[in-house]
Amino acid sequence: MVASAIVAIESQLGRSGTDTTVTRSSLMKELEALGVRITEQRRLIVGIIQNSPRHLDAATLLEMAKKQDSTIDRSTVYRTIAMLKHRGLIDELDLMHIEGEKHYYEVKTNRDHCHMACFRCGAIMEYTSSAFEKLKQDMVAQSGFQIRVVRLEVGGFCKKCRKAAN
Amino acid sequence: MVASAIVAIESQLGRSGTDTTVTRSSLMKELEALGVRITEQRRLIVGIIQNSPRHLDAATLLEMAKKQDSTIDRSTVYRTIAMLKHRGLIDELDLMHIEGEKHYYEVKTNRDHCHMACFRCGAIMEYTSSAFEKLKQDMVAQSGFQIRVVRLEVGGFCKKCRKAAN
DNA sequence: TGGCCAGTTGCTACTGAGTCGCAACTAGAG
DNA sequence: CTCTAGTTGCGACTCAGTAGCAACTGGCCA
Repeated sequence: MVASAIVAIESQLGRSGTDTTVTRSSLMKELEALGVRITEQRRLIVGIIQNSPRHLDAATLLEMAKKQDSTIDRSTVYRTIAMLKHRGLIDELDLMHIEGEKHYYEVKTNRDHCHMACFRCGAIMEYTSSAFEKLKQDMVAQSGFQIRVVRLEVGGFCKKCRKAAN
Repeated sequence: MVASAIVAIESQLGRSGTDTTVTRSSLMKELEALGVRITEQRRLIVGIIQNSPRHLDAATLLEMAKKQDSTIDRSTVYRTIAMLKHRGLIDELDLMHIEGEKHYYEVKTNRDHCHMACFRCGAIMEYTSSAFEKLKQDMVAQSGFQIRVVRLEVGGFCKKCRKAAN
């Protein structure tokens, strides 16, 4: 469907004068602080997620983990993902189902941000802005809804592909 | 997981003075206009989607269709959904995976809107505001990305459940 | 009005993501 | 060092969605 592998492109596209720097926490430290049992498998899986330059899906994560420990099981990977998600340490993304029905994961950041997925080249770009914060504030103020998780995903064509397609 | 069935609650929670009315197009008319072949099965499936007061997933849609025509097949439902999605007549939602990994569908509206899913009671609320439009404009202006589809989903607790849980 | 055929359907078999129950194993508290 | 609650690997399972193919049909054209 998408020619090349999904590429993560980090970007800080905030309005000037506003701090829109995205930072990610250390999963291992958070787990220790939460008193979660640290097993060899968890250390391995968490390390892969933390150090990956791009968004990983469960199957890819399993594959990478197996390269370092061939005995690690699919269930363990799924259970670890579920645990991290449940504790609010990682976010789950669909990336507009750009490559099938997979789910992708990323370490929770200090700021909510949007993922833009290019249908042509498969690039995933991240975007933060104060307008997003404003929108969330409005939502809470007007509806009384208490926000736990936010997911903003956009599908379309990136600058390059837009030009390439005339 | 969620006690009651998912309930759709329509809401117009815009900033005062701004038109945030959400309207949905007529799928059958759009299909005719596009020159798509109108089969009995498509008429049935499209009718169900159009008239449903809540967001349907593929399995529920199939079940409802089978009540009116027991010979209709799963593949036909999936193929019709794919066709409508591809033509941009319906939007696909995940609703924060509030009830498993299903996908839900809704008729494309004139305005992009947000879905708020309550983790406790399963209610799905819709939200539109000019701040959302502003955010999209900013994204396009700052990144050069050409937006085709937008999905903004929020998980958390609705006003009632927030109170009930103290 | 009837015939034709590209597009659509139903069927069956399949894939791939994710889950479940259980016996064996182990992190880390005491 | 010991003990046990929490975790792992395993195998069998569920469930959403897809693919190939022969039979059927909507709607265009004579």
